[in-house]
Amino acid sequence: MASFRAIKEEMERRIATRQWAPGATIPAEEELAREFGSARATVNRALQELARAGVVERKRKAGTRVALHPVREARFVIPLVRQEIEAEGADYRYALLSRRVEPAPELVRARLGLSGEFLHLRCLHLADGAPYQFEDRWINPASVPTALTESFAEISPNEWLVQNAPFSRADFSFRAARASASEAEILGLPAGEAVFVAERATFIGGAPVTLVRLVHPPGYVLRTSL
Amino acid sequence: MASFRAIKEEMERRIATRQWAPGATIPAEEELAREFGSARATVNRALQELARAGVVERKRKAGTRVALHPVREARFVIPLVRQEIEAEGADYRYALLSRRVEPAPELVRARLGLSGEFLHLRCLHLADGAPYQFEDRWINPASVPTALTESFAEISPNEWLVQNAPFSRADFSFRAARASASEAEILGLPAGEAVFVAERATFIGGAPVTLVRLVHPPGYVLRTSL
DNA sequence: TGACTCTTTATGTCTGCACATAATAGCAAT
DNA sequence: ATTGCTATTATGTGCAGACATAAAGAGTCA
Repeated sequence: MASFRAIKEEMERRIATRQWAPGATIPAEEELAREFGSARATVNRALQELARAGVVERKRKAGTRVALHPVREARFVIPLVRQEIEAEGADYRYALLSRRVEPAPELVRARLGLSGEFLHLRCLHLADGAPYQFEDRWINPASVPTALTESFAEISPNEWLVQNAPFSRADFSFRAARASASEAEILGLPAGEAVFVAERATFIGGAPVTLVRLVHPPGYVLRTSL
Repeated sequence: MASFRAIKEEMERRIATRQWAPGATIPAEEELAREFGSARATVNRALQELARAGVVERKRKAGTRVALHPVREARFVIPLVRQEIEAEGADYRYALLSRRVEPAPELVRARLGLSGEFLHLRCLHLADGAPYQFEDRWINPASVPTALTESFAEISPNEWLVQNAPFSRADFSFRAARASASEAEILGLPAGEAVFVAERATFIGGAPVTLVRLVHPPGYVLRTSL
């Protein structure tokens, strides 16, 4: 039992089988190191990973205990739409619908905590010719001045921003909604159809970078596993 | 510059400022260790964390390079419904709608990779008296035999399973859908309303534990940040 | 040319040791 | 009993050195 992976797995097994019950304190690192015949650093690494995954809770001096409510957290990746589509073996196409510099509506201002003029882009991502995602984006020119000189006719703001606008924080939200008249028309759906809406706001050091609303037609599924 | 955190931050800065451009290979661990005046292990830890976050890509022998497409990944927590509701300051209530042991429909069997009889529970979670989440759950009695002796009249399967049925793997999916007639009735919505549907399948060492479909009325938002 | 083996090298991981830090528990003073 | 200091202790992190492993690249042979 040398590898921290093996140790981690053994610990997971003990927790799963309730040999280490929820809420119970488990032996100290030193003791476990002795038991597994490894260095304390190795046990530490295994425990740190378990703690990061939310399986155990650790506090200095207090020791390590099995999480009472395994507030497991799942991760999901935020891929580029293009990659997402191409990964399914479909043909990707992009179309810019509109590009304007204009003051943002109240809702956008509130979300970004900023008023003034923004670059407003509306575009459509297609998979095998069918609408896959409608993108409605506001870019803060103060954070990304070079965006104003980009036409976005060929490259989607999604990809352009990834290459040109680093961010330090992002807020995500997901919801179900009924398609508005214009969204339904763009996506080729009957009005009022149930659409999956993802919203993402990014910031760089406190300053807003971009706010985007992504609308997917029915059939879209966001998946992840743990 | 001793701490791996400081080193990590400095590296993030260099990437954000394009001092280390996307796609470029960055200096080897040994060299960086010399530059930062630290041990290689410390640089290694910083780089490992960056790699896990998707900021850089590492391959043995090939070296470390700044990720071309920062496939950032976000995490979201999977709380107990009760905690979710109480965290909003609302009053939580639970109601069991039905409890039956019966063969699962084809769709469920396919998802769990198993046929036979399951414990089928349907219940409703309310926030301040209003429907918050409709839960439609199938439990595999082979993996959780004690579930058959539990009435679930008072405690929701959600909470009971957390305490009694460990799992090692989980698949999640999220989508928008139109409420079926029965779902609409249960949630007190007009038929065809857009609902947010979360589905979760859990397994313990390859054997299916439970499959649950959670339906939320409009207004529900799944949030996370990074 | 192409398939194979060998060497080289960067990352991956472990060890043993040391010191830092946070948090508890006990003691002391009020 | 309450407050505040202090010693103790488990975890957090650092270092130097070692070996493991994967993969690229060179060299070899058919």
